[in-house]
Amino acid sequence: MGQSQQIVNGMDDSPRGKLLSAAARLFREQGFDRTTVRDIAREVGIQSGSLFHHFPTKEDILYAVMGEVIRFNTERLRQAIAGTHDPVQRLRGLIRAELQAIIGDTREAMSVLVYEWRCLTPEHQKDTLALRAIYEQLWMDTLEGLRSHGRLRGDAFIIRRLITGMTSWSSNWFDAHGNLTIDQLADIILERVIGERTEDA
Amino acid sequence: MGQSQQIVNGMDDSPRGKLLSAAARLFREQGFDRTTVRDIAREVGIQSGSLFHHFPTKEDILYAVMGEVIRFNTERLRQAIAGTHDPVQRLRGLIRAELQAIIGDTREAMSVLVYEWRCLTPEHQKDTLALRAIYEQLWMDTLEGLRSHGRLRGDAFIIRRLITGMTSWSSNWFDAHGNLTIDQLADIILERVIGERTEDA
Amino acid sequence: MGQSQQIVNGMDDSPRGKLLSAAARLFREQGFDRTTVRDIAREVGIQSGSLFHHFPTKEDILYAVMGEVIRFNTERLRQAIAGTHDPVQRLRGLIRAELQAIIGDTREAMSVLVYEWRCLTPEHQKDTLALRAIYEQLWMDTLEGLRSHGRLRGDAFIIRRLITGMTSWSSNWFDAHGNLTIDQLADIILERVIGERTEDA
Amino acid sequence: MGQSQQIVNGMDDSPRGKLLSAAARLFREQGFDRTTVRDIAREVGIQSGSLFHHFPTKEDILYAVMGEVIRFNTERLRQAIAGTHDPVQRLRGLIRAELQAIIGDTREAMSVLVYEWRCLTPEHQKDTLALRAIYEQLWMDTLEGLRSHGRLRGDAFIIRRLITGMTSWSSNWFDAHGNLTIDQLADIILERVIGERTEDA
DNA sequence: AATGAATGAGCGTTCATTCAT
DNA sequence: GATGAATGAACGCTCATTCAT
Repeated sequence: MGQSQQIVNGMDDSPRGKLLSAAARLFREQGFDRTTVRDIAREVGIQSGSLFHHFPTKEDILYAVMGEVIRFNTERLRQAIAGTHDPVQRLRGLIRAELQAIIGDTREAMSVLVYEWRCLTPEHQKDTLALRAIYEQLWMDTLEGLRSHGRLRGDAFIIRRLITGMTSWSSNWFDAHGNLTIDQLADIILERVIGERTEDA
Repeated sequence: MGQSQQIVNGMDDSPRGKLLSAAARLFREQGFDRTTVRDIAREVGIQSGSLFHHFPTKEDILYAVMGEVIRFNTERLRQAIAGTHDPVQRLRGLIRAELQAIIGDTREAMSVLVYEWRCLTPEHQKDTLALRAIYEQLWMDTLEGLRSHGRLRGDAFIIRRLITGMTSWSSNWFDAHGNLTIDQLADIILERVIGERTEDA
Repeated sequence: MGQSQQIVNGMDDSPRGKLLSAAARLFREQGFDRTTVRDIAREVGIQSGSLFHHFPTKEDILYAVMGEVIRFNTERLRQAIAGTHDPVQRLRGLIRAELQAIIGDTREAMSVLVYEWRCLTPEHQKDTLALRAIYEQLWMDTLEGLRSHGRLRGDAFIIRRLITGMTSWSSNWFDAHGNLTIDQLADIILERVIGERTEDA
Repeated sequence: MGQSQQIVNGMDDSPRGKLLSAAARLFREQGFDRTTVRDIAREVGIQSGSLFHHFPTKEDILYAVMGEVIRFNTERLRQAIAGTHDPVQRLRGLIRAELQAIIGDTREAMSVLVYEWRCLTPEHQKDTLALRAIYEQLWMDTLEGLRSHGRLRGDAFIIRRLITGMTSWSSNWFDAHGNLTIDQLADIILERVIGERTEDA
């Protein structure tokens, strides 16, 4: 209840989906290494040995969580800019979408993506990095679009890193029950990027 | 060479200091949970059992690393604003100092502070939080000073969180051997905070 | 090709027969303990759970393999001495038959019989021992016949054990594609038993 | 008591030695796969985790057992032929020594050597094979010496295999408390090899 | 202070077996 | 008969911690 329902495609009501949701939450709360397969199994209501009918290793659960959440949020990014041509509005859409991912519906898994990265095998890191590259390319295309309209000062690469820092850190302080809304925070961040109040436009 | 010498007071050439330096590096490279006491002992050149003459538990080593680095960087923050009264220059000093902490000399331990937080016992989290509060108060005082000079738009608390995000994330991408210097990055961030190019003033 | 077709009665083309053949081969290649029911099921093309419609436990598969191969080779022994009255020729027949069992068509299962003996339950060991007793009696009768013709020196029991050693160990070195034939080896062993070159007679 | 004291050099009263003796016995009684590290630990009177201060893996215990027993029995073979020049007496010495190894003081470990071979890693199989080659060379040299004195009919390689079969199988039937002594059995086997009663010499 | 063997709880994983479909 | 998800006990192994020396 207080626990928002995960809406990632691969994390549905199927046994596998419930398993991934539970794992994502536990990985975020306790960390990957401190979460035992027995913890996950208990959460899902099965025996620990049964986990291995769904995933060959514990690390594969982590890998699946990360893959699902990146794919889902890449799609969210696409929809955020679909049908919008104004570069500022596209950027605003991306920021909102990323905040939604980090402090909204997929926050557990997104946190895991940042904090448990090194728990992936090198092989899986490489695969997951390839997925992230697609996600990041959407950002870079949008920022370059912004620049070609003269609305971006500075290096797009650095700007993207600063945005990543601002959005990803928000998971550590944003209070979903506080006064600040995600949209308001998005506008505050947008202002830091393009250097003016967007509501004046 | 590539390995910067740690300069934190409590992490000096004494057995305890070398132990903390080694632990900080290993915790950052492998994570706290994946670093064994044997790893640390080997690095320092003693047997694993001997570690426990210096620290009662492995977690206490983590606690000590975090405490040392916070105390050291709090002092660095103090020196960064000492003797400067211009609020923008004070802010610039803080940003520079924090970047220095995160991607400069104390980067190993700072990374540990962020990524291994939940490996602390609740008790130690509370104690460490108290140290961070002192550190954060220096930031809040400076930001409020900035506001009273009319140089800050928006909520100081939120601004500080955005700065924290930008600086802390830089450990994931800043290249000490690249073209961008710490001072340049500090100015770029400063610009995002006060909304104008500072060097043009 | 290199894999000789098992010809044991109970190991025919029926599902049960194919299962026993596959199990015999796997037990010999990997050992009983290292062969999983999934290995066997995969070989036969069914799911592991379906094995248990044919055999109540994995150990029962081993028991069945052993029973089948002993019964088959006991019959082979009988045929080897059927219609022959010369005691030396009878002995030669037994040796040839046992070598055929050990390094010829039933070699997989015979190897299992030796190497996986202790994987049988005590109960099944007893039952299987009773089958072996019949097999061994054919040997003892023949050896006593040899003695009554004055062609055997020494204790028949010991002689039989020495023959068993020579024949059973041959599975570890005999090369079906080498120069030595089974019949030649049989004569060499025969010579060790009756103390003279049989072909010179 | 009924359990003969192992006398292999590396299996002495040290913790490591007692561990190897216990492991050899359990491996022989139950097989390597069915012997748990907890079984071994219990036998030695330590906790299961403590095993791993002595050997990195369970398989390394097996490897050590095999290495120790081969080295010990190779030395025994050497002493059996030392100072003897008569080829028949040398052969008799080897047979006695091998029987002593198989059914006497090192019988547990020798049995393991035969029955648990495939439980070794391929790497360790190779290493152990190299040790066995030294052992076997002593046999081949002696058999060739016998041939050069005109006392050996047949292929030395095959003869050695037949001897190996006779001696190794004896572990399955020889009764240390029965009427037959090891020396008597050695002479019976010797007779099978050189084709005449040795006591007539 | 330092050693290093020992502890023992706990880990990820395996696998023969069961059973609802 | 066949399926395949689930079971649950047991496995080899790890590692922070202890303690006699």
